[in-house]
Amino acid sequence: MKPAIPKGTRDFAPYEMVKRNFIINTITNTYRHYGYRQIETPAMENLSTLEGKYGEEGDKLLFRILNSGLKPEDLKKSDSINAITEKGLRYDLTVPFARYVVMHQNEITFPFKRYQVQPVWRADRPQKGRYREFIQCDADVIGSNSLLNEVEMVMMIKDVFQKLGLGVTIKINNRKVLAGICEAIGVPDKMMNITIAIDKLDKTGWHKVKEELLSKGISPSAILKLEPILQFQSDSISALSFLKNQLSASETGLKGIHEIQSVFDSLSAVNFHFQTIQFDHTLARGLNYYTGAIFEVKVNHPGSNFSGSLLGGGRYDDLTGIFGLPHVSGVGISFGIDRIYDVMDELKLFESINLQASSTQVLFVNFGEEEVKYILPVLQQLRAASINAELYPDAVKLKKQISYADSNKIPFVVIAGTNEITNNQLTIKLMDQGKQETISSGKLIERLKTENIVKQK
RNA sequence: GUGAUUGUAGCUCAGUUGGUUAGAGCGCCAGAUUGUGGCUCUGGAGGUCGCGGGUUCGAGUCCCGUCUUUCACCCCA
Repeated sequence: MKPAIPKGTRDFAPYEMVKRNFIINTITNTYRHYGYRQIETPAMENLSTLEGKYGEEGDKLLFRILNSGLKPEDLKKSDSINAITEKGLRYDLTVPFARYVVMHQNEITFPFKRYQVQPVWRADRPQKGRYREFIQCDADVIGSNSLLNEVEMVMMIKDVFQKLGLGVTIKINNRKVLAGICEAIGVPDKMMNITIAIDKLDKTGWHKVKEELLSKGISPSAILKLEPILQFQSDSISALSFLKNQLSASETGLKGIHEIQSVFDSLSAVNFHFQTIQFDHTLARGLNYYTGAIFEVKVNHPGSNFSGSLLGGGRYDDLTGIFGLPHVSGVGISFGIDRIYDVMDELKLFESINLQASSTQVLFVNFGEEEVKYILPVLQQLRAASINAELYPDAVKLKKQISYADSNKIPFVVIAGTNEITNNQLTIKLMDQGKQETISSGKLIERLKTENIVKQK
């Protein structure tokens, strides 16, 4: 049998995990820094929890789990999929979080700030930057309507990408602005169709968007009114005042503008520099549950033309309502670390970051039973002193053992054979310099501490 | 779901209009060097040419089917 893994899934080698963990740790450290606390939820949820929350497309992309104990005849006689599947793999972390909040509402003190780092699964066709299994890093505040939460989201996004050294543009819009636009052009009931169409504006251009709108039954007169609104491109401040005029008749639209304005005002109060954030009234985002602010992050770094989003998020006013807890608003963001990894790797950004390739700092050579007896207590002393160390398990040729240290990037090798043992000494080999020196066995930790690698921890 | 695309050694790939024992680089193993990695040299192992069928005296090469890879659309992190 030829080993293989399912389409759209991947293995990760140790050298890749070092980089992935660097990204995850950067994000989770930031989350904790801002007061978020971690939870986890199961990989699988009841389908009733997941279905209908992500729009029509989302439902199609759900991985369904076949009920256990099915017999062939059950498959034949079942007239619908629902009769043979009742569980599915989670599609994102936000909906399971809403379910969690409702189930645990009596234990939670609101507002609840949680973060969650777990894989999600989508039965999509894999392609560049798109996987069937990928990790999301979410932070959400639920049970607070304050726009300060939106401000906090933006600041965390900025902090993370700054620490990663990756240039990005944070795009922000508000579903209320989109609703206002639909009101202003006289088709308030077609908001979903319109937002999905205009989301493609930067990709396909106005001509294609117009075609799609017509095919969705939007009247030519409405499209005529929409065109100047969408074509307006400017800096965030001018765009806000332009739309304020355009949407003067729409209470909802004005509210959306006001919300964005408020977020920008707060950001300027903390000297947030505005090159990285951009109000974009054509940003739509397909997920059904957003009602207020929506966020998206795109790469804006010389040398990268990656077009997918690295992060998505927004405010949802009634996601918990579906599960029986109405009137609880939340806002959150979700980093896609797999895409961030791809972009950073392509740009070779990891090379300038001091990543510890191997956690082992010292390898003890194994010459045989007698020598191991001499080594073992020293090995334990190093570990007790928080120095990561290992002993080669087999008494094979020295060449092989040194090569092991070399290919695993272990910086120090300690050699103790009969010569060293009779003099109560150790030979320490500094791999990067190719030098070695013999010291008395009690001085090993002291000697290692003069080297950077040990201090670096 | 739609349209393309890929598949040959562990990895990256070459393989002529169909022709005899299918190659290279890297990696791996061994030796040069019995207690010393990276560099060098020598040798070695490793292939149902994705799978099934067809055409042919003869198929890695041509045809059909199927699976797989990658990419675009849709949608999304």
